[in-house]
Amino acid sequence: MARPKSEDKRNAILDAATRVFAERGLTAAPTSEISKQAGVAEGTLFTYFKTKDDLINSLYREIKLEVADAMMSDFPRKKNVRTRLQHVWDRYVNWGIANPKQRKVMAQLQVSEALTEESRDAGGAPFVEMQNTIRDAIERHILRADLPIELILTTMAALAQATMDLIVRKPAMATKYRNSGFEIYWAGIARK
Amino acid sequence: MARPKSEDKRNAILDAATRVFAERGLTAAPTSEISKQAGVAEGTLFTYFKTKDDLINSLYREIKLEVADAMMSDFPRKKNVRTRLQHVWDRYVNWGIANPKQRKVMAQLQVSEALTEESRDAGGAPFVEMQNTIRDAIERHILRADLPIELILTTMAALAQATMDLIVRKPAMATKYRNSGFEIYWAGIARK
DNA sequence: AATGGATGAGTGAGTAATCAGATATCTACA
DNA sequence: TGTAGATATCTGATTACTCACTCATCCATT
Repeated sequence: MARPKSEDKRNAILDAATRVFAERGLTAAPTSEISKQAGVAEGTLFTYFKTKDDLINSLYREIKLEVADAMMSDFPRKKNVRTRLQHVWDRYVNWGIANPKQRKVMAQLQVSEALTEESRDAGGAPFVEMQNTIRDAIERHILRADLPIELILTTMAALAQATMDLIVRKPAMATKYRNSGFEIYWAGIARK
Repeated sequence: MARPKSEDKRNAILDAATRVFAERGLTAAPTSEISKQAGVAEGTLFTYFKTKDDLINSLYREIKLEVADAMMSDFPRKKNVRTRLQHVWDRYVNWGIANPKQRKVMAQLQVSEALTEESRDAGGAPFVEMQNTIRDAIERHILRADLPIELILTTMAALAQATMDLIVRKPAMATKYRNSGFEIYWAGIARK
């Protein structure tokens, strides 16, 4: 390799893509605008990402890793189930509020035709530890046993998104909404 | 008016748009393909909808009305709150499963840049009766009073979508998922 | 010296929207 | 009932434009 690709350029492109995608939408965002905002030539974008679809899939994985990192760092493995789930919940909601552009782009990515099945799978991988927490809690009869585990997992994501949408509209209510949202979730899945 | 526009043509265009948008995505779908599938000339599409964005907004309102109709018809006004909410829940989930293309298009529309604020507002209008049900239930202490009403509303939509996603992946579990989903919802919002 | 990244004008495929001519429907009047 | 005129819709080839991606050339690193 005569001249190594630079991690900086790659990140600059992904950052710019996040901004431009959030502003203009996935398909309305020209790659020329992304390379311009990244401070590289149009052609350079394509040495780092073969196609626009490749860029989209890479960005998806990148953001998923970011979210997983925010959610799972300092995970209180020793504490009880409710505390562990609330830890993840709070981190997730806080991340979404602190990173509105990333969150907006993720919403578009989730329904995008460009996203491959492999990327979807890869995106779920970092969350296995949480899945195990829940599986374990069901077996130990802390959570209701009559609910399908997939439903418990997707419910959390769906509820957290709804919570973030509300916080965006009324930022003053952030703490109230975040706590109430988790309250609904926990009451919904915990054994009486 | 010398020659009236035909309701049939308008509907044919909206139907074709639903199909093509669901298959190819909002922006990747050419208006030429939509008019072709609708059985009209390319120019005709633009006498019924000024621009592609106008078509997108009109389709959004159309589908929202369809959903509201499916959810609110036979609404059991006399029955208790839980029964009324479950009625709406079941109708909503059933509609989504029976109309996968419409649902897919709705998911794309919700995050689309083309959607105007007016359309978003108009889309919410048909659901006032349900909002009143919930407001009333909180006042009568049937639902938890510590939860913001907006959260109770958006939670239902979010949870129902998550439930439909699961049913699409495992159709055999449809009834189980639908009932469990509502169980989580109700346990989350009802007073103990 | 050899390798391969960086550059940006250039290419061609594809698109939303237009428009001039053709045609259908409505109204008025005999 | 029949017909003329007015008006609007219908049609699809054409227009004007955008965009993802390429490539010849230059240049940094090993």
